[in-house]
Amino acid sequence: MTHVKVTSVDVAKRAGVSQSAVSRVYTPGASVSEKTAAKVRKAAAELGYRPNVLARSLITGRSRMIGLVVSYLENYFYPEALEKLSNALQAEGYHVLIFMAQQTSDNVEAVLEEILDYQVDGIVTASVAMSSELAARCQAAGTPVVLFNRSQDDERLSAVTSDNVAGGRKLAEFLAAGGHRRIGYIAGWEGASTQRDRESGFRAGLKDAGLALSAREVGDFDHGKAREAARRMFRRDDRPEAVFVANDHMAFAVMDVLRGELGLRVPGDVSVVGYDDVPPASWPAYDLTTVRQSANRMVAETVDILLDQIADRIAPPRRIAIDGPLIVRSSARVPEGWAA
Amino acid sequence: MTHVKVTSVDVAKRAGVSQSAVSRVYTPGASVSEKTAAKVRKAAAELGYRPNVLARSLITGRSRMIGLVVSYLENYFYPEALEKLSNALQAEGYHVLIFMAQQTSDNVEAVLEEILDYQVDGIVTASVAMSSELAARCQAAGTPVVLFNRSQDDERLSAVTSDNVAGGRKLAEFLAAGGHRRIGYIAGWEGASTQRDRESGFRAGLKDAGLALSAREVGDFDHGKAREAARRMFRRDDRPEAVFVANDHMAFAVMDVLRGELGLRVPGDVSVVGYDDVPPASWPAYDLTTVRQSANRMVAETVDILLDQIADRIAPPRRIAIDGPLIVRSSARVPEGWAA
DNA sequence: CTGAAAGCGCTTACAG
DNA sequence: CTGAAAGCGCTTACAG
Repeated sequence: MTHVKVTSVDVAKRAGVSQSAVSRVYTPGASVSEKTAAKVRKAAAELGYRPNVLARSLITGRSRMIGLVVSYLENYFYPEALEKLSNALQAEGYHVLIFMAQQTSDNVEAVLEEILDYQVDGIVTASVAMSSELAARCQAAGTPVVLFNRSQDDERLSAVTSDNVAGGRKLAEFLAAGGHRRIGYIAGWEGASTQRDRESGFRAGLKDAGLALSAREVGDFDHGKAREAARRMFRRDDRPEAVFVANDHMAFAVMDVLRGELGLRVPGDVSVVGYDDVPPASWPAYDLTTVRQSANRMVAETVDILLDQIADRIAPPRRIAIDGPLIVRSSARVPEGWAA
Repeated sequence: MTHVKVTSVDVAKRAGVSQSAVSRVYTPGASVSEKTAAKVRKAAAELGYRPNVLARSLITGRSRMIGLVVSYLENYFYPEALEKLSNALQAEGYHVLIFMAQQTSDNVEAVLEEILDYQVDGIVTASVAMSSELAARCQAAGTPVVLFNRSQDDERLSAVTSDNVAGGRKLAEFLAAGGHRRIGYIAGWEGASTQRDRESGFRAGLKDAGLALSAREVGDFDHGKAREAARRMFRRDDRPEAVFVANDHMAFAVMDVLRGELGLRVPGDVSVVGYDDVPPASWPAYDLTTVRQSANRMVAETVDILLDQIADRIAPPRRIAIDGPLIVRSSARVPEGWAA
């Protein structure tokens, strides 16, 4: 059975109406009589006709696709966000076209050009560093961009993050209240705003408590590098009594090293806290104290901004930082009076 | 700055050539003189022109998009597969359009119709149950389909899986060699071929060793349900000495219940084995003995089949089951003579 | 409400 | 190698 593509012309012929009439039946809000619509639907069903979205895009200038640029899915915050983003957009009649990009910026540039070639109606960049010029170029091309889980100083760019500064501060207050004095920090990739904001909030919180970082290592948001960072930090005699690891993904690696390699108890010997509250953080093997970064709320804001800007090209950019609660679990000593 | 869309006509005018010439410069293999190409490229650069992929698709009948249907990314095998699939396709000039689908089959049907509307060049369905008629309908529409990590009895459908029967058998041999006698199984979703094949291979392996399942519960590939299944199975007096949990994702939940809630040691009191070898399986907190299901190899085969069928519409369907090694770790007692 | 016509931005025989 | 013309499958003023 060789398949022959069914077009609106075929349907029009069979239904005995014009091609325009067929089109109107599939255009919400267009004026067609119920009688005509019925004839068209019947013919369409008999022929197995479905409108060609690509041909429609050419006319309407709307592809109903959103480009998503993402660099790695190993941090389980991203699969969760991707799933929710895709679902939310699907509910609005949009679909996600994926572009994997390495962190290097010329790679991102090439990838973005490709995205624009597909005439996407909007772009979400997650866990990717993008120059302001590049983002501005997309906006100029009429394609709204939302930075997801990254912010940039450029006021023209929309960005959705959690309130990383506030989150870092909460963790500092929590550890200080727990009586810890020697406190370490294992940083994420220094190019990321999430890394910088979490650290600055954490440092500010420590400072307010009369404390300062006693040790700092860099884990680049990478599981393997975080293990190495933990070894460097905790093999020293003056090892910290507590450590904030810049995201949960790295915190799991750090806990594994502390317990498995160095024979340290968590939280008996070392309190560990993370950031994100990805699913494994609540698994008993880790039971990690962390700050919740709500994929749900971040996705909802992202979709909101995107749809606004698609509907109204001069809608102003928005910068959202969503506050998330501290989730107290057993990986860190719980101060008196804090509910576990 | 209001953006005006730059078309091939604009470039043609500025370069002083025909629209056809512009098109040929961007069509690999078309015949253009170097002189013309240079003029066109110069004009294009000055205007910021890039070909509209959608308009091209309308003519060529190729969108260079592959639709991916996936139902959940909580099992970390899927984000890994998605990342690799997207990278592999990108390298071939294709991009992935994502469709999230619930397991219910009429939902899958609606989603597939949408996919076809986007004129994708091929479809990959992962972790999704699809009726044979539905898949056949896509093939008939000229769109090749590859079932990823699911197989179906229908010979007309291409499918890529690991060799789940062989994997199940290896785990049975391993546990039997370890001297275990009372052996349990926690099943995945019964509608999945992976579940059925892993179980039948496991049962066959036990039988060959003169053993049979002593307990069986269903976890539906769900973290929460797996925890409940573990509670039911291990609160009994005649609890198994070893258990095969149908995938790693559930095995983590089972280990958490055994150690955290029931105070059982792994592998001291119970040996646990899983299937997939997702990243957390090698994290020390679990260190799970499992069978490797290679996302790399499965993706490579999937892309291979897809490109073949796109290039040659009458290419026969292929059914691939990739054998993966048993990965011995500390979550299960290691028999004499088996390398850990 | 309806149809004929123009056109979205490209590619591709065809003729030169 | 190059250009004029037709056409991919739709939508959308326009006129009736």
